[in-house]
Amino acid sequence: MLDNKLFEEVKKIFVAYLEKKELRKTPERFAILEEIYSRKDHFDVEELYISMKNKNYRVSRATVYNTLDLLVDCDLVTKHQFGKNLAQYEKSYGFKQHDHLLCVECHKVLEFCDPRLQQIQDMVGELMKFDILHHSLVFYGQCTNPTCDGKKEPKSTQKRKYEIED
Amino acid sequence: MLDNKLFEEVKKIFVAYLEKKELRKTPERFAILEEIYSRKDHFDVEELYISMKNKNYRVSRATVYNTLDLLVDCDLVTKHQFGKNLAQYEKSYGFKQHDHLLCVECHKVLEFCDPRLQQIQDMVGELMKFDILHHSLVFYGQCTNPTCDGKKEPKSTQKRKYEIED
DNA sequence: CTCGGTGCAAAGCTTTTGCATCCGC
DNA sequence: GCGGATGCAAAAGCTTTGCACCGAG
Repeated sequence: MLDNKLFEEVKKIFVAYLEKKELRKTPERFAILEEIYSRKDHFDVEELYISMKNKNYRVSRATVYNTLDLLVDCDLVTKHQFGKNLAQYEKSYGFKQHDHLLCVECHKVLEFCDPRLQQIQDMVGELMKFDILHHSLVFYGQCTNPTCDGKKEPKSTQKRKYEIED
Repeated sequence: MLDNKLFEEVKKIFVAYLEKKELRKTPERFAILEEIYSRKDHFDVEELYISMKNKNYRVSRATVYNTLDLLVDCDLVTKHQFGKNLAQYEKSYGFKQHDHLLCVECHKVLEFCDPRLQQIQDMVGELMKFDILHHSLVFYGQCTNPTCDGKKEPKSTQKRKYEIED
């Protein structure tokens, strides 16, 4: 699950960041980083927290939030707000830059890449006199996948979907 | 402030929508629509609610939320989540389709338009077998505007910024 | 008259904060 | 040992929900 070679690289970057910012290298911070890089796809804070709890790792949500902020700041993790009031995160080192496609029916998240977006970004930045740091592009639609309907969720997705075992 | 000719058109669309869905044409719904179309730029639920309260219009937040959902559904209003946990809205009938540029320092919202995005959308939709219904593109950056620094907000923007007069 | 819509307040969910304790440096 | 970081719980902020009442059809 966890690519050790990649993770060592990522850890180095995080250490360098923490040192530059004069922040402490606590075990929690590295545990959270490791958990993130052993995951696939997108996740939210609660999923990450529950995963760690289920591995009997003692963490608090506060620390998860705090560490995610740091990881986003040093570009090891990307934060998304896919239209819902729930931040989603994604590991971002060593993976190709990409944008997202969201199925409004089954909430599947797909990824795609188009070099023209970079051109648009550069041009708009220049035209509008803006130093563009990053962007977010999401296409919302319906996938023609036949399994799509089966995954429909109720309109309100505001309920805890995960539970701590035991 | 309010373009009456445009508003009559918009009202017709809303009426048609309500009739098609067999929903009632309540005065609150039209009052909210009117308030939205007499505003410029982007707003959040609280701003809209406070505006109406200050005009001594008796509405509840619940109705504002409910009506906004309807207006988004019939494409008279667009909903955005600019990275924060706070939905922003914008009237969308009779205005050119556009995307957004956000200053991470002063939180100014600018708009731009690039026809190439539509091409990307069409191509990605076909490639990924997706019926794309709409999209959201936001460039985050720093405006080179000299007045920018003056508007800095504290990191936490989670506080009610508006008050009901009287 | 009916029942969908509204206002109000309470509840729900995500995220932030306060504070005592812990531990990296 | 000092002071930043953590865990826990409480608080804050946006949004949804329950319920009694109102009013559009």
